[in-house]
Amino acid sequence: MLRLAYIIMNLKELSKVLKLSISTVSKALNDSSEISAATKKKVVAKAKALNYHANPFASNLRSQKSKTIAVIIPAIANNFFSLAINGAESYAQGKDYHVLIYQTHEELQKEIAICKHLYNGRVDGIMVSLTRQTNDTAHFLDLKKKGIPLVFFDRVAEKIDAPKITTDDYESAFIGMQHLLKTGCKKIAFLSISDTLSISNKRHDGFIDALKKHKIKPEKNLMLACDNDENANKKKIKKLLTQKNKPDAIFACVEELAIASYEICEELKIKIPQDVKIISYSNLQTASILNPALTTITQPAYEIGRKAASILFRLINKKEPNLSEENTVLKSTLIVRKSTGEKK
Amino acid sequence: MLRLAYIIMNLKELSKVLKLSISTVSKALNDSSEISAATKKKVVAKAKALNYHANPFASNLRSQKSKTIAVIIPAIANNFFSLAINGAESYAQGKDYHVLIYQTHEELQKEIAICKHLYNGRVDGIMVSLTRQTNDTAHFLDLKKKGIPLVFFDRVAEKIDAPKITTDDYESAFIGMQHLLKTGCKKIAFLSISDTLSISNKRHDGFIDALKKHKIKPEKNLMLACDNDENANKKKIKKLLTQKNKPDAIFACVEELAIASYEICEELKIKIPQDVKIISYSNLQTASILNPALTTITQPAYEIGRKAASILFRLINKKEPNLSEENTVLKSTLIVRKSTGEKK
DNA sequence: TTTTTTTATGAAAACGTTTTCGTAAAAAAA
DNA sequence: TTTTTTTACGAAAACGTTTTCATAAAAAAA
Repeated sequence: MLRLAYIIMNLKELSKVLKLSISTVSKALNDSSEISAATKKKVVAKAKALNYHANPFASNLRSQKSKTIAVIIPAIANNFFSLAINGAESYAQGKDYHVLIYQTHEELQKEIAICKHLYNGRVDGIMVSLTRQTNDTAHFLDLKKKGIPLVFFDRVAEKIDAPKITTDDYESAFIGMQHLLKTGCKKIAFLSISDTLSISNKRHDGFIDALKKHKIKPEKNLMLACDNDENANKKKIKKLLTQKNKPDAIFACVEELAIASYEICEELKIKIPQDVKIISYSNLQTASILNPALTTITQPAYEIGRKAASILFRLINKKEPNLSEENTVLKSTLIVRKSTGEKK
Repeated sequence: MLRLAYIIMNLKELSKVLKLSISTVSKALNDSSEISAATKKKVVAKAKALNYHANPFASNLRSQKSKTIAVIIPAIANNFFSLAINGAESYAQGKDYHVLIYQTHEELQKEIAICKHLYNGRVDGIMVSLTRQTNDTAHFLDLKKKGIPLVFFDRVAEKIDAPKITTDDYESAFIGMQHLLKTGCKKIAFLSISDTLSISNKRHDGFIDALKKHKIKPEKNLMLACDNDENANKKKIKKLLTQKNKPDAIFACVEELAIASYEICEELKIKIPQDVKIISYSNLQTASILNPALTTITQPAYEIGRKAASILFRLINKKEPNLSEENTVLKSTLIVRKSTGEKK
């Protein structure tokens, strides 16, 4: 084995320099009450001077904790999720914890692989937002059995007994629809991300119930189930906008589908909002400067992340078993912009 | 200490069940040539059946490697960086490595803290893109001294002897400027992110040289140094657009400043491109559907991330010391859209 | 004063792996 | 046949911490 040239610095070396035992030095660095103030001061100073940093694997192994939580999300290139991460991070930092980010890229298989990777104590707790493909959640049950604290946010696994942080999907969809219906829309298309996710279903229910309230019958060929294939989605939207039974408005479950719709409208020279109005769930930073500005239902992403982290920490520290039923529902807000403006 | 109810499963238990020694089981699971094919098969099957997963801390501690790389970036809520991460991830996955994402939020202090956190072997290598505040890079020298492979991308530390992956900042800025100048702009404002980062300086040089080529003198009150305070930046832009010496075009070093400019123009009823043209470095997904569509200089973000990872792995595996001089420069592309359209 | 308690330290075990080294048994070479 | 090599496994050390436990010295109580 190659012995490297740079100076190795560990507890053993440090204690040698300090002429103290390893255990004393360790305790001093961990601010144990067993150690005198004078010794602590001396040890901490020397550790800093010699640039000592504890080996995380050794200490995690011995102490059986990692001071780390994982956040599993579909993608970071999405304002909702990156804001949620920032919320979680802000909370975790206060607890002196680190956050590991895992992307599933909306693939169930990746989600399963990540769960396996986290199976053996790599993190002290996990926050999850499901893949749009996730129809089976057995892989999370394994983690639960193992005793790893688990919290779901936004895209939650309804069958798993764990705290869930969501937004008022049904109500916000209903409110968004009422806004559209008030401006006179009769043929509203629904672009969904998944047919298994609860958020998709709840938004769908809000959509349907708003239609019913206005005595409008939902039409099958205005309902679009989208998936991971961006090009296929665009083709579907194109077909939707060119079919006989054209919609006069689009209700998009996620901003990705609103963006695709904008692009198709541009291509087909369909005018928003004159020809078709668009509303979308979205945390897009550029919503207000789009052509035209996009009417959004915006979720409190940062707060969701922060809240999820705070509940996760209660699980980690207290092992409150009955916390499982703790379901938090935060409110989304409708921001009306030009994409649903008056028909002229 | 609380002994938990769920079944503990480690090498010891597994070897007991298999009636083999711990070392044999370990070797079998690691596909060692010392173990017979029959035994390997038996061991692997049992491990799967009993849901055994090696404790990562124990194995990292013993083997002195983590099979993990870190990516330090200013923010994930930025298409350039999230694409770069995806590029790095795609390469790392092929090598059976994991990627840890660390955000500095553009704060030097956070960058320093993250370096300390990574100081003791937590990862096998690090990819970095600097904070806009980073004017001193001593914290990276510590990591280098420690022997941890280091690669910079996009926002590089020029003083540190390590591989750097960048884009043709000078040339692309020059080309972008030529485009603006060709459309007749005379008073072009430069919105910079930092006065220390090399990318900012190079883009600035390209900007200046293009002006000079067209015999235009750079004007001080058209140069805007922006920082982390979004509101302050907006105020500066507002002032710029209302001062006597108004610009007829804006050259933004990062998309965040282009977005701010759009918002201010909207507020002040300044028309793009009629009153002021805008061009920006950007990987914005919505660039083409903005009002008006934004002319961008777009960097090959995914490729940058992938390339950086590939060079990092060469450092990790081969310990090629002379790789330090390896500087890769990829090309950005100018995408002309309406925000720099003809003056009417 | 003596006894008890407290304080501050060190020795050694433990965390769960990987890896080195030793060694029977089997196979190959002599 | 005997000797050498190879194969397949096990015992034990090692990775760098934290934590338990034992124990001298100091302080407090008797």
